[in-house]
Amino acid sequence: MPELPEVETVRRGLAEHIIGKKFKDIEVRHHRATSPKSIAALTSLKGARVVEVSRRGKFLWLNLDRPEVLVGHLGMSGQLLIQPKSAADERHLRVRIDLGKHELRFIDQRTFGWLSVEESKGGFPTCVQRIAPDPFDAEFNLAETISRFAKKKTEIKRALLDQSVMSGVGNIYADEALWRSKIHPETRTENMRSTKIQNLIESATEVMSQALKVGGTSFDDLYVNVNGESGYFERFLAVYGQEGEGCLRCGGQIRRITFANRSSHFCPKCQPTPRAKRNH
DNA sequence: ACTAGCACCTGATCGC
DNA sequence: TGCGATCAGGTGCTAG
Repeated sequence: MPELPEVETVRRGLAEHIIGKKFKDIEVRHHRATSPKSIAALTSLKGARVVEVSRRGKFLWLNLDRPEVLVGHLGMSGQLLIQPKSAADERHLRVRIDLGKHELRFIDQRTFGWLSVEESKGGFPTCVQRIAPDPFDAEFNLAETISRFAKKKTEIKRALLDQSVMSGVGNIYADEALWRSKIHPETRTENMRSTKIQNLIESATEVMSQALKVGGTSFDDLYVNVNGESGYFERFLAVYGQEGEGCLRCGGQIRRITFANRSSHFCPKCQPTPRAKRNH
């Protein structure tokens, strides 16, 4: 559920609250919250101190005063909350880390999220090595990113969701970026000029940047920042979840289609169905 | 090497 | 009221 703006909102909140704090105790309350192997690895971080909170795409990690890093992914429904010790346990509380006066809690209804302990090479944890830079990354290179999109042989929406091409974009911001660039989600990447790909990358960057300014998108309390507060970007969504509504640009009726096992929302009038590629 | 499809979960909502 | 189908912000494995 959380995409780059939501994960970055969480990262900033964590950085504010836990840098310099020590893990006094670690309790794993659900077997799926870590891989079976890393339950022991996770509890072995007792005594570690947090040095820095980092992110690439939707992956978050805590650098510690030891070589290993604590990596986290929120999946579809994960939350990381800073709570007073006295706060009642949340229904889907999966991991509790005692920081002294407060606790860092990992809460996750659908259990697609996880925490794990990993080695770090070149500044990135093992599982993040295959994740491409996101548009806000110091290592982000526009030309290389365009080139990776151009090499794909698939629909553009699938490529936008492929975290090894460019990271950070999920289903909401993919639909919003495609709408802003007037591109139909099923357009074949083979049929897109690099200027159009660049335009799409810029739209994705712009929409995620605007969402970040208001703390991300929350439809319900399944996504909140570390203080439990919701983001406000839902008010600004042009197509996501707007099936049947009028397009803000042309008044056309927003449609929802299903492909790649997910919903795609778009305006059929300003994002027309792509013409099949001609064979000569 | 690459892509498509589905599995992994819990819970809310909608139509019958 | 109940029950099945469908939907939900993501990733990872595997068959082809």
